[in-house]
Amino acid sequence: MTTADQPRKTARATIVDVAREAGVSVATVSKVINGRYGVAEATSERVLAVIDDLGYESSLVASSLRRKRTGVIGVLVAEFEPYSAELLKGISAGLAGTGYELLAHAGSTDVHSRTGWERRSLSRLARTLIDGAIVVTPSMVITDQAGIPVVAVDPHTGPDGPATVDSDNIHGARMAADHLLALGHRRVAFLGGRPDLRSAQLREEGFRTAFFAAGLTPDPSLMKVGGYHPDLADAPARELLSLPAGQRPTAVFAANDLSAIKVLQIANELGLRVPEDLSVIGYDNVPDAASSTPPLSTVAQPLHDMGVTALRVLLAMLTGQSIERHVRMPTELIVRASTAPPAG
Amino acid sequence: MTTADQPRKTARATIVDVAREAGVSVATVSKVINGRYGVAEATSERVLAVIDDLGYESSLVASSLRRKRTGVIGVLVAEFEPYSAELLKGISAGLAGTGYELLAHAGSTDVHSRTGWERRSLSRLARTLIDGAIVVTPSMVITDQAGIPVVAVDPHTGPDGPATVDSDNIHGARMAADHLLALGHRRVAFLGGRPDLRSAQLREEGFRTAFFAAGLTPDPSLMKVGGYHPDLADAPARELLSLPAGQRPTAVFAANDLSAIKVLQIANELGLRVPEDLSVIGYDNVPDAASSTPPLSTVAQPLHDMGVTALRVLLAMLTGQSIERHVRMPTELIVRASTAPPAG
DNA sequence: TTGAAAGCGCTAACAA
DNA sequence: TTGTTAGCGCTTTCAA
Repeated sequence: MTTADQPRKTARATIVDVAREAGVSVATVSKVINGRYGVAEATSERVLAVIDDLGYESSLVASSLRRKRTGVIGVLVAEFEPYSAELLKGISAGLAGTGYELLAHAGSTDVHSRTGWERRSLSRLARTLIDGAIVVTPSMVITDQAGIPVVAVDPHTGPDGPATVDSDNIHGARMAADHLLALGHRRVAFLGGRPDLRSAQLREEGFRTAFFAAGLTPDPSLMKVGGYHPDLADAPARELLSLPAGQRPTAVFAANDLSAIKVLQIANELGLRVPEDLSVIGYDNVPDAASSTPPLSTVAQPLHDMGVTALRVLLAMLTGQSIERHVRMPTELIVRASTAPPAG
Repeated sequence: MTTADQPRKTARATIVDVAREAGVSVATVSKVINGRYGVAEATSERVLAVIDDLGYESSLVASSLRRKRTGVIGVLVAEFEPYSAELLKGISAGLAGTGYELLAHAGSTDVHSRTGWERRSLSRLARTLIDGAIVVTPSMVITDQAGIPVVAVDPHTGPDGPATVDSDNIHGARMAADHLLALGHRRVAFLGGRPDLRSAQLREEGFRTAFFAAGLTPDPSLMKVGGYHPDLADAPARELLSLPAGQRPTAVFAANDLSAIKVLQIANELGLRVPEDLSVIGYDNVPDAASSTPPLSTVAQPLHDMGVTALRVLLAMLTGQSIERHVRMPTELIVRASTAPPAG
């Protein structure tokens, strides 16, 4: 119990430690680790014993830096919210048995400067840490500059640029709006997403299309920007719901579930009953949508499958197989308890 | 449109490219990037211009390898399933504004060899890529060998070893069992978790305690291992529900929501109605629990808060502040539609 | 069968 | 103010 021992707590063993302990060169240790031929049985066993003894594992960073191939797939997200978490589950599931490891990177910690994070993340990780990347909801056009295969999910770009996986935003939004219209709503508010994202633009377009098709025109004063984020949606939602009874919308279509749930909260605060006084419909069908009060009607994107698909496309690119580079997945209207015909 | 251009697509710019282009040394570029003093204004501007022009970003790997500090927090999980995804959201939320980046690593892609992945991940990432780690549901005792601060969530260890964040498993399980008992169930099955995990052991203990407190003894033939995983829970659940009517349990307590949801599916397959013919209660309260059919009664762990807390503890360790190293969070019984009094 | 040496992209003394 | 040099932990020729 003396304190004279080496303070070895800081000492993560390196390949040098193993080499010294086994009485061989680091090159030999490296060969043993990577199963290269040309190492004597006896030497190999001795090295392996030392490795086991020291609990040595090679540094992912050091070997990735040296090798061309790293064996890891990167998933780049701005932050981990329900949407990206669902995708991640799909990607993770699809990765089983491929031999690749998964590293998910949250780039933008600031709520602002939510733009350009993907280019930065990509540059910082590409080649030296990841062999390929799935970028979730990029906020700008991704160019191929990183030099690794990239699949963008719900991308900003059109059919050019990187490989993409998305869902049919226009049709999905149209279904949501049609649902509200069919229930008899006419004073319908639209709480939009991030104007810089393609998906947000398309959802707004789908919303408008539904109105035009019904011979109606959306009320411009009821079109707000919610930025896909609860914090950003708070003010515009509050504004909308605080309108005097005759002007207040009878229904709100929020461009994603997170802001729809925020609308639910604010309605509750203001004493508005959902769906009696106000119908609310969201978009995405993240798990949280089912557990809100009341359960949220929404448009489902097959998030899990989109993750699986994105991975499949990426792996194909990595192995040089040809594959459809742009996959569009279907959306589905999910009617739960937050939508009903308007009162009166 | 000639193909004679440089095939520069593979060419992620490095610091050498920047240096060459700007006509300075690599060291100078490094100084500019890191805002070190001792660079002439004019030089700095020129370098910055080149950096901008080339779209250069320093490699996280290379700089991490060289520096002692990496500026990234690692979250180590076996795979991304709902449980770890929820924690991740909390951690991600807590990270905002701290200046740290987040890298989540999925270590074990195999369904088997689910043990020891955390030691491996930790060794491979510690020091060279991450400054500190949050390990989710480690399957073995974590030692400090990695040389970086570690917080374990739902750990295998007791109060010794690394810092920990967990919830009150015994009490939570007891609440679930008491709920079933109070409804009048007597033939109650327990679909356990992974026997090697502490949380699974404690939940079983809580289950037994509830029975003993009621003067009852759980039927040993109704105690099965579900491994916390849908795939592993399938067979034992099927076995349980296929018992002849008089022996079949009237209620199942599954040690986590994922296996409880599997029970729901199998009950449905076998034509058993929930909750009329069979009550089912889970554990965790992952978002999926609310959207199952029927919505699942369960025991809630404050997953999001546990993530926030784990991060808070880790950050305190990183900055050398003293802090409670073992945080136990409360659990809560959530009664939804999957539990009811037994028929007859 | 083994090891010396170079180098992946970067940072940090230290010199010039 | 700038550049030279060493080296982080590892892999990979290439000689011995």
